[in-house]
Amino acid sequence: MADETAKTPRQRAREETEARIVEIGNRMLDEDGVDSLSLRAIARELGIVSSAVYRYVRTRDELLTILIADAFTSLADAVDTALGQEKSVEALGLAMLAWSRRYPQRWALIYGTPIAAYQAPREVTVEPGTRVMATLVQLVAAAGSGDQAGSESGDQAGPDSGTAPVDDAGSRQPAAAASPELSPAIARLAAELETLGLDVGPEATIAAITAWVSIIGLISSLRFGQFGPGFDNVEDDLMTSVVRQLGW
Amino acid sequence: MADETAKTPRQRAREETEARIVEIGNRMLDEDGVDSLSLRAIARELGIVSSAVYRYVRTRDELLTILIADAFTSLADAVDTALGQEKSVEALGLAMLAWSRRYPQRWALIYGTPIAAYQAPREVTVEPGTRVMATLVQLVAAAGSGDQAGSESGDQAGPDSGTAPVDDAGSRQPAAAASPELSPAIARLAAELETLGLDVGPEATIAAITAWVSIIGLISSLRFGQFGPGFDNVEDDLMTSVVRQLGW
DNA sequence: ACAAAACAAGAGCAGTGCTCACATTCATCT
DNA sequence: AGATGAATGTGAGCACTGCTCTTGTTTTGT
Repeated sequence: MADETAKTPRQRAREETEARIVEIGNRMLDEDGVDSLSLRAIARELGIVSSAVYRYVRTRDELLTILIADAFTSLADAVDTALGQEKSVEALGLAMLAWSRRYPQRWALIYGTPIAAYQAPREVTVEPGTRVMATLVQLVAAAGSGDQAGSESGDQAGPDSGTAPVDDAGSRQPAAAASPELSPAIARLAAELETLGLDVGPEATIAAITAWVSIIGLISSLRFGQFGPGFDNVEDDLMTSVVRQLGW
Repeated sequence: MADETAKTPRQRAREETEARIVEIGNRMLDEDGVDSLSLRAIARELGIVSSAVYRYVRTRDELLTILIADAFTSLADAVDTALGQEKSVEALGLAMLAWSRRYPQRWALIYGTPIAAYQAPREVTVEPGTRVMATLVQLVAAAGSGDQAGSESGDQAGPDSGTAPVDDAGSRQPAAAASPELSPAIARLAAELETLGLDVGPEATIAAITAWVSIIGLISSLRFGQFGPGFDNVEDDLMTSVVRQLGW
């Protein structure tokens, strides 16, 4: 047991095969959707008998989990990159929309109907699946700390707080939303967000949720053809209009 | 050929069987989701051999089309009923949310990921699938005609305009959304809406779309577990908060 | 060199949608 | 009343899926 960076050929082969499985899986997903993701077809493409693929992947669901986490990470990275240029809700929405256009099937995988009889293991899926939502909350909270939300503007200390705090305060004039009696449920949500390292008040929480569901709803409507045909060239305009309608 | 309201026993049997197929199909859909909708299982439950069911349903996709139209109609009816009490965007959102809670799998069927390799025939699906969206547009246009949108307040003559025009104008203060240069795409959308019998301006169009995608996005997020567990008792509060945040 | 672990092969089970050749039952027309 | 043809039901079969189990082969570590 001297120097043990030396991988045995078998280990190298295994890693290669595992990588190819994910790669082929992603390709099949992109081509025909999650339903056509077939372990048998993957085995066939690997030049291997169907049962042999179970040496590398416990079950189809396990592969699904990998692809889901992969997609979440890809989306979050794309958003992070876009926000490197311009930090705004609009930029975030447009980045998500662009990603959904490039990977429509992956969008469906992570934000569409959950796979029947499949439960994503939260410990694998939650972290990547929360990144962009957390980014949105930060954006909203930062903008709101200037003129509406009551929380102090202290910098949050998330695990990997790569996104710096936003600084274009002002220009935000929300409708009279959280005025009367702020439901205790919303307050609970805000508290829950603090647990995640985000420090925002109830007003910013509801504003962030509204922005989030609008963006998600618009993209899903477009991707899933809810508006019918003929919207291909209007997608970005729609996103921009909706985000501005929300006051951002 | 004298009096021919007399249905032959065979015709009656056929109609009964067809009805049972739809009924069983809906039940299977409600229980385990669309993936578990199996013609073989239906045949089994009918006490019939698997191939015989194709005498009543051309293909599985045809049954799917029926169930989709059925779901759209059910939802639209539920919304119409609710709006009979109180005509507001909030009431519409809450009605949709309640329906989605009662029929989560049907919600996924009509607003979730489209079925792979299935194309809903628009001529069957568009009319029921557009009803509640049209209702929303009417609500928004009616409210907006008082103080924001520029279109005249004339009553629209829809095919079956059951929903009377809303009359609680005022109280609407949208953010500075459509201010600068209204994208020509939005204008095109507004024009398209006129084709459908709705007479609204571009400002109301974008307001309606925003409300629509927010409602859809919120419900889908809740139904698809996007927010994680623990939101069961907060759903209505969330809907109310979001709708108010939008200024309605 | 040898035992143990890893990998691969092939047969098999239960399930799916759908087709086709064949048998039966019912409705209709002469 | 009886023949004709359409509607309905049967059973076998094809191609596909995920997954398991037994058997054989190859590589690894001692």
